[in-house]
Amino acid sequence: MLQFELIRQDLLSAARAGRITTGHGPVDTPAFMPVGTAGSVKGVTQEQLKTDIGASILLANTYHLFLRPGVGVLSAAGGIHRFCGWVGPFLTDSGGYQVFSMAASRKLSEEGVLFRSHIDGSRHLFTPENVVDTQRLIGADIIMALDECLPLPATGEDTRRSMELTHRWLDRGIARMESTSPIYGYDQSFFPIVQGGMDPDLRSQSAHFIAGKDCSGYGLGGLSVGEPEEVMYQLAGLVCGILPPGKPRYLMGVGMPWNLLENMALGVDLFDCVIPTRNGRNGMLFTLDGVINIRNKKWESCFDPLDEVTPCFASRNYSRAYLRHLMISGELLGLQLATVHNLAFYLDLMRQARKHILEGDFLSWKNEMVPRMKQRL
RNA sequence: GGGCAGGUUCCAGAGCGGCCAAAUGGAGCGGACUGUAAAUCCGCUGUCUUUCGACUUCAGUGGUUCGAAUCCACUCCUGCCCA
Repeated sequence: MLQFELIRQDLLSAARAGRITTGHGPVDTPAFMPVGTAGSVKGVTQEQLKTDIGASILLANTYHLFLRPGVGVLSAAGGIHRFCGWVGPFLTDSGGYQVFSMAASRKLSEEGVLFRSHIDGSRHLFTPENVVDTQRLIGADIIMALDECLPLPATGEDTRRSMELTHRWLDRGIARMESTSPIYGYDQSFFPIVQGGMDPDLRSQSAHFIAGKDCSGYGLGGLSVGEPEEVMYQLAGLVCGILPPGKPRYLMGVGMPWNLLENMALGVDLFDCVIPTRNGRNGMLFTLDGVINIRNKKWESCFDPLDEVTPCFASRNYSRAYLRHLMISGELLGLQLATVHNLAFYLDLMRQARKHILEGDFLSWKNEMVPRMKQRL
């Protein structure tokens, strides 16, 4: 079972510094997982992730890998790590997010989710059980439970129904985990997911239910789906107060750099998000002094580096004017540099946060950084 | 010198009597994006006005017509062909 060592609990906030130990190496927390949905973080190599960016763990997606290349290829390769050449750990999402994002082409039932493939239209049933099997075959170090990520305007009745379904699915997933074994010789751990929508009572109820399961870590799902930031913080804080302190908490799909710091202060240890990669490809760059839309005319003749403090070759050696030119010209290098820079910025922010937690001045640092990073440059 | 084809809003290019401030691309400018169906998507892009709307445009000038980017005449340009 995956180990979590709580190294330091901040005294002025709920922030923690810790270390997760996996079969593919350690993950110092707080940590951010770059999203490599189809076994690739778009635009960067595994070597860049390791060296320039400094990632320790990646996220991949069961739905996408199941469709392509399929578990046959993945198991023949000896698992996702050998297949793609990433030497660190992988967490795989179960497909629960696709329940949310592909609402038009999927059907929910007690049994599971019936998807229409976005690639060829073929039908596939995902169940709490076969999603565990698939993630085992993919070779994930951390397997996520199948859940229903509910879209936002939701009635209390729908939210309760959805939460209870997710809970029943969880018990089925845990049973499947217990009746199966790791496939490739290293440990595979299982994270359940707290749901409960935007209702504090249901959230609390779900958190208690999830906390009652003896798992090696816990996911917070169904947040950052369009609710105000304050609501997300309130619910994340509520849930972290209920989950056991000795296990890592993973806030799924979050978020902007300031979202990460605020949620860390509430006790979250693990994050993932497409923002640094997707938004980067679309021209949004992050710095400590605020957000840049690199396509804007104001950067046309700005020959300063993208960012002089992020410890990354892309950030320090390419100018804003050059990156703007690349992005506007549709050059592939622009997508790559934007991705490397943003991920390096995110990962460095995690290291800075950890350092401040260890040194005991996290809260004041966080309070200074949040408004600073939120500015629009 | 002769013949033919053309000159449309930043560019390319539709339009060929009223529904035209003028299709569609492109370029330009801005925005969105939170467990990736996303190197994607959405706006704006003649001037003035918050809106309604008003005004000035389709090489130039002069006509025909209730009405012209669209028809006629001439002029000026451009491309191709023949001398």
